[in-house]
Amino acid sequence: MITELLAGRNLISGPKLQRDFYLKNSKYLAPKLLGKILVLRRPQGLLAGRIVETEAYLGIDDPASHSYQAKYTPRNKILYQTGGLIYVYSIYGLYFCFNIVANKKQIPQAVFIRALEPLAGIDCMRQNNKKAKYSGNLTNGPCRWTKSFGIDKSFLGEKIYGKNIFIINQKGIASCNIIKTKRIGIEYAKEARAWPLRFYIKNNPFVSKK
DNA sequence: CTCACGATTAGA
DNA sequence: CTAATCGTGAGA
Repeated sequence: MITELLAGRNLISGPKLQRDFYLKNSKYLAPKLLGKILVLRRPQGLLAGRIVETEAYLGIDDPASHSYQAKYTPRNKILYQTGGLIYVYSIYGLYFCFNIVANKKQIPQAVFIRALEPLAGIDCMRQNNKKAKYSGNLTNGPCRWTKSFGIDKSFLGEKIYGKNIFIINQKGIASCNIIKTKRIGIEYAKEARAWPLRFYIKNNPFVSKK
């Protein structure tokens, strides 16, 4: 199925990624999602951004993962479903973090979407995120882009291959242009602190600042 | 029921 | 550097 969208002056086109794409290991999937385009249709208009930074969370053996040691709670139970669903959770009582559930049913992995490069709907993003002083701060962090896109807990459990929110396939990023580092904000996670599970596009200005 | 805290951010 | 601000989940 081909999706074509006229977004301002940019023609965005490509096939919508279907469920099968997400049934992979999160460590494999996280770098594969770089360069792909996240699209959200809202009543106010179309929002779109290129994924430029991700992290993989590996599940029951990953001390940084919400599903570490097979923890199963009302908040994280969606992680145990078949890949391709959206896992949103609130943090600090202020923000929302957005993940895509990865892998097969009962393997509770996720890819955390940390930053986007805005492609369409920047005016709408500004409306949603009035405290962003510069347009460069609308999407360059995990809770910045969710604020700008109006992501909240109503997205929890939705399909990422749906009608109003989905990802458009694009050519993959060459491995020489993908930087790998340890993940951010998980200093509590023992040896997993140092695991190289954060991926971003080299030299992209919308990658979150350390 | 209580309470400590977080896959963050803006601002001093 | 710290405050903001509350859903969540572990424990009593």
